[in-house]
Amino acid sequence: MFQDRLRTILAPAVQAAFNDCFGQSPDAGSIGFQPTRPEFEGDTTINVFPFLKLSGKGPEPTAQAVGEHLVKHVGEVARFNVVKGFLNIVVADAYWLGFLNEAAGTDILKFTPTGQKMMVEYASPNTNKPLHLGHLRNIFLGWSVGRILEAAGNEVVKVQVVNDRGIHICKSMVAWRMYGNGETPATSGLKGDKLVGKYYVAFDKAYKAEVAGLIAAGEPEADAEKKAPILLDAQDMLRRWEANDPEVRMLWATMNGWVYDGFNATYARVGVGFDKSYYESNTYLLGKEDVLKGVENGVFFRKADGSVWVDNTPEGLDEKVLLRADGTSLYITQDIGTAIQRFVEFPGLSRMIYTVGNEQDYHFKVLFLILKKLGFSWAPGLFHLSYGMVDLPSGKMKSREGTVVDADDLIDEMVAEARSTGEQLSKLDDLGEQEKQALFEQIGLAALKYFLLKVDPKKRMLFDPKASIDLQGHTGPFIQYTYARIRSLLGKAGVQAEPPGQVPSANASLLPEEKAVIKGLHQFPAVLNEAATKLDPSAMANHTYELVKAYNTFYQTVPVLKEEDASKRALRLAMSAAVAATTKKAMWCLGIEVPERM
RNA sequence: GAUCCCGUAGCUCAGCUGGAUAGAGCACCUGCCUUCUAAGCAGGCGGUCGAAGGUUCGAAUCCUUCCGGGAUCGCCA
Repeated sequence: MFQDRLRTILAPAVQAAFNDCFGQSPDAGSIGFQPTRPEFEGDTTINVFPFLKLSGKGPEPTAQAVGEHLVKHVGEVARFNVVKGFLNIVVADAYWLGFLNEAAGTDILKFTPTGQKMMVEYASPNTNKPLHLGHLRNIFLGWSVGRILEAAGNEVVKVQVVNDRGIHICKSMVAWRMYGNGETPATSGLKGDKLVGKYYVAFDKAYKAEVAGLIAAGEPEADAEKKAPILLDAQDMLRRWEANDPEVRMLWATMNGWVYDGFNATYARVGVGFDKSYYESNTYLLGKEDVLKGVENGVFFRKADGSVWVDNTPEGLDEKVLLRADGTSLYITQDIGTAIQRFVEFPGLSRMIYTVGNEQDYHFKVLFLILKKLGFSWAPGLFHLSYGMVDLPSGKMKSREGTVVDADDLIDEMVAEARSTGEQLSKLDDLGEQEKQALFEQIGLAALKYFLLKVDPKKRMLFDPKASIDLQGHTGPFIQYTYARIRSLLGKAGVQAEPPGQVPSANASLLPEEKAVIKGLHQFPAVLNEAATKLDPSAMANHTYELVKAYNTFYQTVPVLKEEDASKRALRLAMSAAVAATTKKAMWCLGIEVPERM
């Protein structure tokens, strides 16, 4: 709706200018508008260098001629100046005021429905260990992408896939039976996922001890690693699980139940949820039929031993096995089956987005290629939202080496940090403890989420636990603070409703600080559009920061409530309200809440 | 060995569909609370945009090579 509204006015006008002045015009799309650099006067700038062949003149006369034509024919263009090949255009204040008037009455980040339905898978935890910082990046990213797509007018189905079966959970089960003494979350006071994680670690410790013992007894290392009794127990447990052994299934269901309670507590705390959860125990046998069908159709081939393969060498990839010689399936087989199942279950999905770390780039390339070869019409709508690892100063997080940053602990620390800062400032002394705690949760989570979301998803990022996450500067709390300050201002002015109504337009003239804020608002729809197109919350995060920064400068230098001129006061209140509403929506898109005071 | 990602200020990151003198935050230094919330504002310090070539009127941005970091290439998940 508001996207590039200035462009839709100016681009044809520039074309007309070229036509009238030089007899030919550039393509509308080739005209680049860029923000005018602050050292020159202007709002938007056109570089005429690319069009000198059309004009047959030098850069300055070309820009001059176009500028004069624009001023004469386009009401929105107030004046211009030319510096080298750059045509700096000053847009009339009336245009900005007109935009503000429209924006004041609507949500500029609500797009018209596209009619498209999309699925975003944004969590895929294993049930043998608690969530850590890497999971948080994954979850926040995918959740935010879902929100952004919703804001952009799409229907979004949010799902997780739980890796609830396999050797990893059997390891925890074996260890719990050996060392657990019947311990439960209730008896131990431990969160369920933490409890099960504890026994996974216990398994690893016992396993290593047994291996060491075998090696000491003269066993070669490679054999020792395969023969350790506790590992054999786990493998036996897995076989019994597959054979539906009631006792094993019972233990498995119990321990997974503890883990889900733990996960759900964390999900609830960070404010995310799922429309549907898939469990690997229900889907791990899928895909086999589809692969066999592919063999019949000649998409796949069999080797002499009976195993089934796909040949991706023509596409620059490798051959990949899809079914073992004994007919059992592999991870990718299952992924083929679940993808197909999802499109059956949710007909009309135009896209399916997998939020998974970049270590699986190759896997998804292969998976998507296979589904394309199988001829599914929806295959082009598959997308791997790949993100970089979160590194510690010491390098990669490794669960076995105990260098993971636990999600719950980290959230606790952030909330404690927010509390410590908040209590020091003592602006909130009149709040009850419960209200305070809720507020510090909001702030701590905002700091954490913003920290993880402001970085380009595909880049690796560094987290230094010792340095902790800032609450000042380019942070979530900074944005929250700006919002709270505006809400307070509006409250004092008696403008509580979020659209404050009409702005006195027409002849008002804008201060630079006012115009900067309105321009920030003006470009926001394009920002959402960009974020939705690129599936990139960082674009949204960074522009929100730019907007509130511009607002803070305005706030600090221009009076609002103390302004005596009623129309100026109304204008500034309207601006403030629009910034608050847009900020709130933008933060919603990031999955971050915004407080009424702080 | 092959493929992919990344390299911008002391640190963490923007900018990358080619455009003017490369921007923020943190840290460090200076100012600003008897005026709408100082988790703020204004200013200072800080850069061979990994290196070298190339394309171009113009390159942090595109191409090539090299260096450095990471990931993947399993009848694991």
